[in-house]
Amino acid sequence: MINVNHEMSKTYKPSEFEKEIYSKWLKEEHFKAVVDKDKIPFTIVIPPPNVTGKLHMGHALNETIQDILIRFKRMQGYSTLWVVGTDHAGIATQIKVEENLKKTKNILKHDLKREVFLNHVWNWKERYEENIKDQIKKLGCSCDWSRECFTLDQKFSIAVNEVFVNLYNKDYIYKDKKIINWCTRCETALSDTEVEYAQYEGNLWYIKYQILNSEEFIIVATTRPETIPGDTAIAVNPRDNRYKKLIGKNVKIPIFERLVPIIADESVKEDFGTGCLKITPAHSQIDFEIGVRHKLAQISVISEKGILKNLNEPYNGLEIKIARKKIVQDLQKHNLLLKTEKHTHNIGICHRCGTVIEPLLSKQWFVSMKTLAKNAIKMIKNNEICFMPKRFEKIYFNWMENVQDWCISRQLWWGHRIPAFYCKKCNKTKVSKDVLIKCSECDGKLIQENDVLDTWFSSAIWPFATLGWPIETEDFKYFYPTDVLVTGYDIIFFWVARMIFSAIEHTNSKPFKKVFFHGLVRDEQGRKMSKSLGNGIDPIDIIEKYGADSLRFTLITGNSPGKDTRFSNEKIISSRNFANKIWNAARFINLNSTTETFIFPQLNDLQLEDKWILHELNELIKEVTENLEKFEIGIAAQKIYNFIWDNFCDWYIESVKPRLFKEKNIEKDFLVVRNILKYVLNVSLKLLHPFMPFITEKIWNLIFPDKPCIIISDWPKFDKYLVNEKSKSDIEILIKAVKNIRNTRKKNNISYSKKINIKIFTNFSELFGYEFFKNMSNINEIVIKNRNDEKEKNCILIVMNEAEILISTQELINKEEKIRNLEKEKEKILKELECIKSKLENYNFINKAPKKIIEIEKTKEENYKNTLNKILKNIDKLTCFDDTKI
RNA sequence: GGGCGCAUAGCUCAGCUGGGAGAGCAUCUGCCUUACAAGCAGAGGGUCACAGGUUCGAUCCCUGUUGUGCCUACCA
Repeated sequence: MINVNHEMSKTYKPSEFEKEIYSKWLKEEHFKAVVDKDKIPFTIVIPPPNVTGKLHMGHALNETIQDILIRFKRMQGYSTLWVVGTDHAGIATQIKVEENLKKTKNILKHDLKREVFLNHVWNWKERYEENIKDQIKKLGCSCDWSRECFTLDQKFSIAVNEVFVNLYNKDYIYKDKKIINWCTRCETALSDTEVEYAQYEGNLWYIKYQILNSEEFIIVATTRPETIPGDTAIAVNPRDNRYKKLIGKNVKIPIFERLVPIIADESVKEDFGTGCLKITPAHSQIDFEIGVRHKLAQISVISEKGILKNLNEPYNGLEIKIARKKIVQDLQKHNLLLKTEKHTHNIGICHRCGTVIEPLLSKQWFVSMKTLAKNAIKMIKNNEICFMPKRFEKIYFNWMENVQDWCISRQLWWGHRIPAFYCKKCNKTKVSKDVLIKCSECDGKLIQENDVLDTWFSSAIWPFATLGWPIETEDFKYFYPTDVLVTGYDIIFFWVARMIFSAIEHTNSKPFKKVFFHGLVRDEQGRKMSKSLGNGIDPIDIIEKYGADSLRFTLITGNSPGKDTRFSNEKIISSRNFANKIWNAARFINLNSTTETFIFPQLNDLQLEDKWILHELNELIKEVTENLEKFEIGIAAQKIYNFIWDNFCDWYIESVKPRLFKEKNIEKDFLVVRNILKYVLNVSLKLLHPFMPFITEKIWNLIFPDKPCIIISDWPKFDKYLVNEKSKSDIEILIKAVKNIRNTRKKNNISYSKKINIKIFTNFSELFGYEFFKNMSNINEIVIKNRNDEKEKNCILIVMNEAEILISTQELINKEEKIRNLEKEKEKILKELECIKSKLENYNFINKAPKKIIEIEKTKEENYKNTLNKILKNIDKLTCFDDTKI
């Protein structure tokens, strides 16, 4: 006899075992990668989370996908390495610490020495890094903690310096005074990718510039009157007939009265504003370029703190917005403002703090991008790296083809200090991996550059620096290039693109073979989860309430590559219910109470349903493996879900119950069922393990207390001897019949628990003799007759292709109801028949469609016709039949 | 301005080389039936946005339209 396992709680309680399971894995070192020449390596590097705070749902999705792939490959026998670590996240972290110091201790960064402030940041880092690691563990990630990295580690810094010096020596890195994006709040330069754009409702001011020695004015439209003191020219289009005659003349800058020339430049648009552009080379990218072409002076009038400088009273020292107001007022006063128009345009803002970006003239370090980009484009064009989904390649090309030089210096303290040294004496610059103290040329004292590198400069070398590069370590030789990068599409430019050209340049190889882009996790209403909206959901809260497995399953089901997904309460409950279903299936199979050894049953001993479930499971193995190989994670999960819930629990287990509970138990058959139940459960657990690692491991440990963990078990393999298409089609007929009977019971109000007697008129007498059918329909007695035998009247009749089922019952059934049901059925079939007929009568279809398809259609027609005939006959009988005579 | 997506059941979405429209949730109807009420059984519900085209055949491929979302550049 079988007994429920009473040691397992009735409901699934993940909080009771998840932690313990993770500790077990750690203790047994299953995550630790081994350089094993007999195995194929499989490597993933985690996109390192920022040490700014805690992980959000996006991280949970990202890490779940990676863990699924790693666990799958580990079970397949690869030597897997998942590198884990965190990113120092320059600006982001520095801002956080600054804010925190101000809030908690009322200390300003300005008042601190560099070393003291950095101490505070390191403390912060230690605290939050620990927090992040804990979150990753709670999610169940099987990453190799022994190889953990941080982008500011000593080892990592060596790699960063190596890269910088490499690029400098190859003339890719240079220092130059150019227009850069400046954040007046963070007081640092930013790269183009770090600037976001926001719509701004401002004004367009039409300002009069008087032409020298004339009473005439030239009208210039501008959104930034506060930059007037920095003007060094007025530009018009050389083809613009309105202004042709003025080219070469001088104008007086309003208020400030300095003289500047009117110049001609192709880039000026005739149809915007007045067609006259004021040129401020020190505060606009385009003006700068025009200025270079025309050798104009560059006058800086806005400081790095966002206030006007190099001016006389009353303008000097005014904040930009106030200066703008003041200058507009003064223009009005002098009658130099013609008109003001409302004008909506985009302005750049700092993507970390939201402050308006000032284009400033500044001396910064740059990476020359042209050649690097060319090589990076070539690598994707040659399909050496494969993007999934492929469409992201276009976005990548578009960016790479138009990329500007990369500004890499930041006026921050938290980051890799640029390894450049300036000689106080001879003013020369030395770049070196090692710290230099004395100038090699003049013996003068060298001082290191104060600026640090863009945080993405170090992230760009993550895939190889984490493996030990520039040293040719065993890890680097074995695990590099990595296999797949899993990341959100939002950092394709920040990170993915930069890793690709960095890897080509420094390792002469690709950083990864594939890139899997996933989408964003949004809230229930499809909004981005954000702090300001307060709609963020903490993954840890979900894990504590529903378990990590439920969270993981929720995140990946119904999720396809590159697409955003919504997180909802309803989904998480659905996943939790699934976990509970498996838990209870395992509890029913009563795993730990038996000492019997597992023996795969002889084929001869198997019942139809046994053959069927083994066939279906076998197919599942094949499909899930294929899906996972193709990174179709969501589809794979859905298939496992359907198999376990529908095929295994609802049909197989239910059908097999009488065989387990039989009074006079046939010992052999009992064992067959037990073993099949156990086998199917075990394989299902293995297939599910990458998705729901904790519950599968827990149940596995209960089944095989002495066996090694499921995490290192072998991935199931397709077995051609278990293929049994016949059992599949047979069971499908029986399922159809069972459903028909249940449906009929329902319609006629015959309780499911009531055992009924039926007669079946069929040519498949053997099929309907299977216990499976009887068990699932709750039938007392079946009489099987020939299809054409005479049928009693006043019975409920179910008509199928393969059989007519007659339910003899005392329950009354309304004759009209019966006829109505049959008529309904008839309509359905007629519709189908019409559809098939039009196909089969189509000359082109018969001639051009594959034979197989035609055959299918023909059989279908045949079947429908048969069924239709039976239905018609029965309707006939019913209409003639007069039940008052009974 | 340029580019990339999306439009399938009431809701959220799957549907991977073109050949019988699917899931979860919600709704309605029965059930505490010897794992699971976090459950079981049954039912209803869709012109696959619209218009063309290719094809014997289109939710799927092509063109256009409409709606919608995102990325990117930026006009002073």
